[in-house]
Amino acid sequence: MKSYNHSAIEKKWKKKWGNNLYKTPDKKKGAENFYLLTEFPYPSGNLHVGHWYAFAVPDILARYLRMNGKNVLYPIGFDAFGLPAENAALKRGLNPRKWTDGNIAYMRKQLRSMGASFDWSREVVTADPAYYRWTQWLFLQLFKRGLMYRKKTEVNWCPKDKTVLANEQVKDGKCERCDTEVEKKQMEQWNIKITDYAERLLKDLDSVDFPEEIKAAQRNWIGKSEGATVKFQITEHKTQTNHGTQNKKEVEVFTTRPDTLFGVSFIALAPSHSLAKDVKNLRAINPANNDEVPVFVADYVMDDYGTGAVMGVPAHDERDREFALKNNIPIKNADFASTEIVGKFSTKTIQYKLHDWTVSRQRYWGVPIPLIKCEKCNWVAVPENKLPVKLPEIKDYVPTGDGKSPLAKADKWKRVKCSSCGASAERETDTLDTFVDSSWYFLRYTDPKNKKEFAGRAKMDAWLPVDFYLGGAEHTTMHLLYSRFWHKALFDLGLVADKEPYARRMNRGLILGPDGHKMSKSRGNVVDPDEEVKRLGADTVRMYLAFIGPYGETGSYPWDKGGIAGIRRFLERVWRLQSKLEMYEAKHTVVLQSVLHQTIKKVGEDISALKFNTAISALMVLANALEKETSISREDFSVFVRMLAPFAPHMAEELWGTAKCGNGSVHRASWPAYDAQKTESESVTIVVQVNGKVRGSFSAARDISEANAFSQAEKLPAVSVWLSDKIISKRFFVKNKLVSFVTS
RNA sequence: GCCCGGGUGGCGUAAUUGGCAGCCGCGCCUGACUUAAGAUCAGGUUCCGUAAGGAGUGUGGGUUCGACUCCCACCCCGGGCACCA
Repeated sequence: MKSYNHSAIEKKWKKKWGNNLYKTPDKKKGAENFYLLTEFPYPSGNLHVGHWYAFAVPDILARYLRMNGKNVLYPIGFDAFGLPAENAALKRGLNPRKWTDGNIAYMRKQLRSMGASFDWSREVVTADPAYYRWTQWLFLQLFKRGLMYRKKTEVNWCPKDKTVLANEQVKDGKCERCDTEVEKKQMEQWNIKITDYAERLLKDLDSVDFPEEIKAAQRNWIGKSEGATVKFQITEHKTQTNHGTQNKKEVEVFTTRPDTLFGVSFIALAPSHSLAKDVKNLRAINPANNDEVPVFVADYVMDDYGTGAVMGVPAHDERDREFALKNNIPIKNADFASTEIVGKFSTKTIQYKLHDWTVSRQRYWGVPIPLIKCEKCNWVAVPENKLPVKLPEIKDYVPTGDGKSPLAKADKWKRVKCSSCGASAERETDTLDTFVDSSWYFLRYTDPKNKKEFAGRAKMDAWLPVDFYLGGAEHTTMHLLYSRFWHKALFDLGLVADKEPYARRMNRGLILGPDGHKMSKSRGNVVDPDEEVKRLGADTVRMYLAFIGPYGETGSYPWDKGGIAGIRRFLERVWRLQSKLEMYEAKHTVVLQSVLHQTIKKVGEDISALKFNTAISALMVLANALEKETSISREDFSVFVRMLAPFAPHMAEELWGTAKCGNGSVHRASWPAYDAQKTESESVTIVVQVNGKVRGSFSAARDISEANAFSQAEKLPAVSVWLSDKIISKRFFVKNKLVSFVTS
């Protein structure tokens, strides 16, 4: 037996498998379709350990499901447009497309080294005109539906990236990409009416299988609150004269507690409220009791929530009280208003914290927005037969910071005839937020080559909704929310069959550097997966990452050099099991058979639940048991190799061949079945407790009777000591597990 | 402040969902092999104690024959949201 040579084995099988082993048909006779999706990577340059965690580990599930007769789609692509790639290209003085294409080519090669079962024939690249043609087409469907609007609003402006950002892309007042302090600016931008879908985005969370942390975060982000608006008439006092003009102005406030209306002692306006500049002279009249109260401008009132004005009830609201105390406003302790009064003076309403999605970006490297500005016709759509509006090659694509995309300087490209009246007009020169690109990529995977539609309906129906979606927790209120919205909009347009794109979702954890900190070049704690693959093999790297902790829990796991060495040792021990293979059918102890069947059961259940760590632990237990045998039957070995296959696909394939386990690839073999009876060993250990403390145990035949168990337990020396001179007042029996005595 | 997670050996973790806490792996200790080191193999490894025994799953209480698991109060860590009226 040769020693385990990972590089030779992995090279050999990669070559033999080629690109065809995982080509996924849309239909496979007798096999149910299963769509396993992981968020596609950004072509940043090269693969890091996080990519391995994201793609190589779920591949275990993909392979397991295939061995269980499922027709599994496990696609891959690149989210190729966007700021980081553009910034990196600028830094190097390269064209963003050249830079991105180069990265993609290199990352493809690296991704192949994982031995992941991607169907490469379905690869999707969002910066490819054949893809973004349909991003533009879908954008236009939403535009025509009235879901896009252009409006001058206060927007988040990143001065470093020189572009507008959506609310979701600002974290702690800083740009999510570059960590620069975000400024507020008044700018005219394209927005998508995601707020029209707030209620459905909220309600439909009940119909999907997402972990509570994701549902809670999305609910929180949408921020529904039920309340009422109340209108206060405004009187303006001209202080010099007595006969002040009474302007018919009013101010509307939003409150969740209209029943505290009698406690109102002031009105507070947001600084940008239209009446804010007149405040000095304003009084407001409480409609419920005609009380005249002062009007103030207060920082704590938000201009973009509710009506931008609140009724101050210092007796019931902490911030109102604080403000009242500071400004010497009286605190009214009034009775609560009756339902009748509340109904009479207020209007029920619902408010959301969710903002519309600003999608214009003043950057070059994105999908051109397919709209034309005509003096006469205003904004018109580029005709569908003129799509795609290709991103032109320009020399100077450095962001200008003047609120316009570098495309604004592409005069020739910009000038166009109005598609409605034929007059000279100009193209929109902003590009789309990349979250638009990624809002539908998983639809394209079902029909990536389609030239007539964004995806054929029959193909989408064959795969959607996505059965299982895995990704990073950072996308909970970004991509995951956007794409749920986008899908609902497409559903309303009759373009897709489901209201929700993803049936089940889990967020994975984070791999940290060996020092327990996030990997970063400046800390010098970056683990290069390429080096680890070279040193220990892709099978070891995959399996180590699967073993590091429970997948699908958002914990963070430090990379451990000793830990990965342990997995390598395990694979070497597995390799050596070959030497125990018997040419004839070996005899097996009953114990080994029960361990074998228990393992089949446990590994299958654990993989389904994404508990790869405990599945591997079970495989190790079985390997330890097999090592103790003097010989291993071909049949048992074949069971082991098949269970190893999803985790260590190269080694399993090699062993499958050398041990002549079966014909063809182990990855086309079926998952071993277990015998439920054999998972139960014939003898059990019965634990004996006296007054709640464990005092002994004995081995007994499975299903020992209650009476037998009691009498055997009492006879145990270690137990009888504790029972002597005592009267047993109670006794408990748990079948095959335990006997418990209570003495009085 | 609000909303989610989570707190178990030196470390990553596990526990059939109320029934022997610590599976598996790392690390460490002892032994075998070796001139030696490494690799490999065998055994050990929660803490205190020579032992018998005792203590032990963030803290304090409770329910129970029995609690990592259920209930109440609190502390700490991670994440999300945040003058949201």
